[in-house]
Amino acid sequence: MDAFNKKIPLIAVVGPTASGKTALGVEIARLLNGEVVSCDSMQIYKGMDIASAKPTADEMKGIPHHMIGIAEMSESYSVARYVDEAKKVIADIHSRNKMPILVGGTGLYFSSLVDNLTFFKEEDASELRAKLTEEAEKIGNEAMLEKLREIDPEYAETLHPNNLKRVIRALEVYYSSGVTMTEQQRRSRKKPSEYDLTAIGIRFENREYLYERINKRVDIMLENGLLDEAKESLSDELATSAQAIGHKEFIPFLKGECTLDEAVESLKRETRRYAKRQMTWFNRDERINWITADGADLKKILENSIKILEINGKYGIIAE
RNA sequence: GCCUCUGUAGCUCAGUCGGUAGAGCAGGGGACUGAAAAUCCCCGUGUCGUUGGUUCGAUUCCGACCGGAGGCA
Repeated sequence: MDAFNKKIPLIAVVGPTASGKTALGVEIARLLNGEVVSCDSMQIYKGMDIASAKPTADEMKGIPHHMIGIAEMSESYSVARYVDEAKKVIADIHSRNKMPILVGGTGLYFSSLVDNLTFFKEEDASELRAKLTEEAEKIGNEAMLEKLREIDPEYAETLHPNNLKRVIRALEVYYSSGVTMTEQQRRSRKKPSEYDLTAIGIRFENREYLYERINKRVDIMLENGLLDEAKESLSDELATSAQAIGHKEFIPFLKGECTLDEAVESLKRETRRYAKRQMTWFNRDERINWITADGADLKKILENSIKILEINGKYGIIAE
């Protein structure tokens, strides 16, 4: 950011998994002298190459990519860290007179970065979290929510007792900082966005198109050695990365509890469900300019993207 | 060919002693502030195989037919 508090132009490409964000992001980067900043909670990890569909050197077409493969799978990663690191990367790209292009499907990371949410300094809460988890097992979900209700009734009201992760998180925040979740959320929204955003979303009116792409991509991942990658990662200590779709689905197969086909089917199903959740997240974001990709090829989608960028009028398109 | 069982939601199956039906899975919708590819919430109308009969009323009882499974020849 420069001294006059001007906003940094930022283009974002979002949408569900397997919708073609990577290819579109690279093409836009080529047109605008840009660099890609990944917004994906799993591409963050080293050793999660196939499962997270990291772009290959070929697919990058010489465009620099950031925020990919920067953490160990044994590390725990978080939104706060992502926002912190991605901001620096974007500022750096901008300072070199290049266009930052945010590409990815992790809704929480996207919104937190673009809306400039601020997270207070927090020490490692894992001990407290373990304690609260243990307590929940003893007294039950409803009782945990009741504890939260006494501290922060407003936030407790928004949670279902079964959503224990959130209940525990809210208690964690209060016990470690003395600030309620409601208050923390209010404070976090104080700062305006640092970016002048143009967001492009890829969507499918007929979901079958997307589901076909997902199924096909999983098959290709398998051909590329997904199972070996899964075996390797599963033998390690995992933290956040253990949640990734693409490795854990092979556990029943590796234990001999199901066939490979069944494991692959469940992987495809989980990916479809994930895509649905992503769509729900992005759908409510009114800043996103949607492009329908149902039968369209990359060229057509790129043309539509250019139109959106031109309407916004702030970008000098570089002719090929 | 004969006998028995069976045909109900996309799939696997309950059920209705005759008053048009419900679970699991799949699927759909939604939420989301330091685990987010995570976590959580909500959503069940379908010619009850077809066609006749009995009945005020049939998915339910009876017959025939058409699928499927098994048994005897």
